[in-house]
Amino acid sequence: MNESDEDTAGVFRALADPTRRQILQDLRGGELSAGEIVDRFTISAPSISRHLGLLKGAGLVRERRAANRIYYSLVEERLALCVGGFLSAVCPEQVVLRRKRGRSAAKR
Amino acid sequence: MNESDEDTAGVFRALADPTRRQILQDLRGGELSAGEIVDRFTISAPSISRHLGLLKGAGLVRERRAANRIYYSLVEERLALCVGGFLSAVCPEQVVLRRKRGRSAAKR
DNA sequence: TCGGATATTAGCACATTTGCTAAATAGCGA
DNA sequence: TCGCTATTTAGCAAATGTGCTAATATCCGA
Repeated sequence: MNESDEDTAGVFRALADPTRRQILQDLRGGELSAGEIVDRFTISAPSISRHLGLLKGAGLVRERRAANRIYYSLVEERLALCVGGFLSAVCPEQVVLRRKRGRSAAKR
Repeated sequence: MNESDEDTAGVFRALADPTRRQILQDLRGGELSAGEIVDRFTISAPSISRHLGLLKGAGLVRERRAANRIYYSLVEERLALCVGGFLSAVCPEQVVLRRKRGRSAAKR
């Protein structure tokens, strides 16, 4: 119903896969190259690459290219806003979204 | 990696579908019978029934049978703990999980 | 420019998901 | 018990998702 639905859909679809959730958790410690991520799993590099592409498509990670490598890092705000937003919509009593300072005045 | 992983997996898989997310949001206003839920969508009753079964399997809704009907309602805590827990694991800075009083002393 | 390393894209196989219709089950009231 | 309503179960077709191997970019150093 609300404008961010398609947005949200991509994020939740991305979160449906356990490998992708684990990648996000691994990225919590800071950016990792594609190869470093591959090393943390037993599945093939192309499969990981596809997962990363999906996460990027959902806006949950960004990439930085340096030399031969591509470094991936979390887009934390995106995750927090989409998932936290949904959570707040369904059980607002149970969660508090911590707003980013300086941006919260803008809307609503 | 942590014990609640399988648990979490079921919840995120359940949340991957937009119809199911909408059902959860609709249930926010209180319990609804299966038929009332069907009326809110354009897809068939059997399809809704399956979505409800999946949500129940994930522990996100409970059912109450009364007469001819089956009433579904949210299990808010389950949603908050699973999803909020993941969110806290990935971007702890951005979200606060509001703990249920009386149960929080147990672990740590 | 060649070689090796890093990653992604292509293409295929297999499993899962989702929707539908038809049929079965359950409860209630006459 | 019969019939009506509410809901789920069965079974099937089409779409999606996920993993693999082979092939294709890209970049850097010698």
